[in-house]
Amino acid sequence: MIDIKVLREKAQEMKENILLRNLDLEKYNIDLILEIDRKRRERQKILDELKSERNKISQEIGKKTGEEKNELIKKAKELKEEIDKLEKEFESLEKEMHKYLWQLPNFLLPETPKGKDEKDNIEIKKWKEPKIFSFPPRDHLELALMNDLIDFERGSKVTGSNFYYLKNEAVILEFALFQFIIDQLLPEGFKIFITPDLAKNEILDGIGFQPRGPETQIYRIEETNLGLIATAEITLGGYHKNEIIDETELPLKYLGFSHCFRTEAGAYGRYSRGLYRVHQFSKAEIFIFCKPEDSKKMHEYILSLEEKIFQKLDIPYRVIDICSGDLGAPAARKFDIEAWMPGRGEYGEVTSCSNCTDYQARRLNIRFRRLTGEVEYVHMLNGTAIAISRALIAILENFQQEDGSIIIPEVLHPYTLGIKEIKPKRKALKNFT
RNA sequence: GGAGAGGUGGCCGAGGGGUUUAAGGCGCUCGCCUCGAAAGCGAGUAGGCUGAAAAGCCUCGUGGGUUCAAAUCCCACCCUCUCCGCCA
Repeated sequence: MIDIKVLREKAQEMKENILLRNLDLEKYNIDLILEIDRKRRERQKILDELKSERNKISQEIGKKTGEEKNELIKKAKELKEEIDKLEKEFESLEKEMHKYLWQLPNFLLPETPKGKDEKDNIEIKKWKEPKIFSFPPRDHLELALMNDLIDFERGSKVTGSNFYYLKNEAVILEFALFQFIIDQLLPEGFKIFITPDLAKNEILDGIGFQPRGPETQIYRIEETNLGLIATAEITLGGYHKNEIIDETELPLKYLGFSHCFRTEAGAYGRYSRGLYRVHQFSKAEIFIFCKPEDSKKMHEYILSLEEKIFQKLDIPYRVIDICSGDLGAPAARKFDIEAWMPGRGEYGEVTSCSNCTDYQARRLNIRFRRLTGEVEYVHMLNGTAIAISRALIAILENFQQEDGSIIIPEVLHPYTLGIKEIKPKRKALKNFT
């Protein structure tokens, strides 16, 4: 959420911000917000004076008796009516202002590249060239079928389309990847969590997800105020809701494991094939709460951890600096890592890390107390440590052999119970695609 | 799921319509005392909104209600504890 005090100062900047994000300025009612705010403050001044008078009279009443007392009660009753009327007006103004403020996107960081949509995202780094195969590489879906690793048909039968069972070595790989991630991040000082897979609407909303509506990404639990989380960002971010953290405890570095559920409404298509876009997957998520002056540094730090993970897995990737028009509302800046996916013949997103500055902190009321005593909002950042589904695509496709077998990345060997290679259980499928 | 008890400041804990715009204690900070420390003594110790400031207003789990006045009374919900039931 944007602070009304900040908006008063930076209304023009917010308008430019909205345009840079390729959003419709008309929908955000900036001038209206300022007008409501003006009225609201005017009302509050009058209201506070009336209340002050009422409080004084009420206290007097307690001390007096008889005629004097009745006289005061009469006066107080009149005041009460006036206050009630003004208060209703004030509350509706405040509610309206809050509603509009809640909808505003975060301010961009100046470093965020300007651009209209994903075509304007900037590749800022490339690690290793895509591997050249001496045979036509298969995509992960075919490899998964040959090696009996994923069962989409039965996932569909039992739950619905785009649900799946992971089987056999794919299961070993999920646990191995998670164990690998713990080994990477525990020495970095991360605290590890397994979070709830559900969260209250107010938390979902606070992080910046829309729990309802036609375009919601969130599965809702009927007759409750709960939704299935789309990422542990939600539960890790909500962890400190309404808290004031001691400066000395910052930065708080968290690693959370959870299942992720996404409706992916209207997202079917060319790139949704197989594991790339599914309704449920497991993910390890990095989350950092830090001081405002540290958040840029922390953002780079998360990216460096993500890079290290893919370097150790030995998967070629590139780093994308997401442009203003392609950012979600909470993010002030965002980096994605895209891994090379030979089956698609192109890079595909495998991680994403965002600096949300104080946007989520305001919505969730998460602050910290400086040694000097001042209380301020924290900055909150999140990033993917590993998303199993996408990581599996990258591993299967990059480490495939001509016969359809898969070499397991060496760095995972300590966690795969001696399995170093996955051998096909059935022959290559003719005319598979 | 059923029955009972309870949710008060960083923590413990009193208060059950007006002298509490929250007693007392612990913790923490500062000062006095001391060579130094402990003890003792004194002072200070939540957040938000409005305001240039002085100050005012709001917050006793959350949301409604009653009242001139609510931590205190009423209703709903949430959470915690104890006992019972069920259960991985």
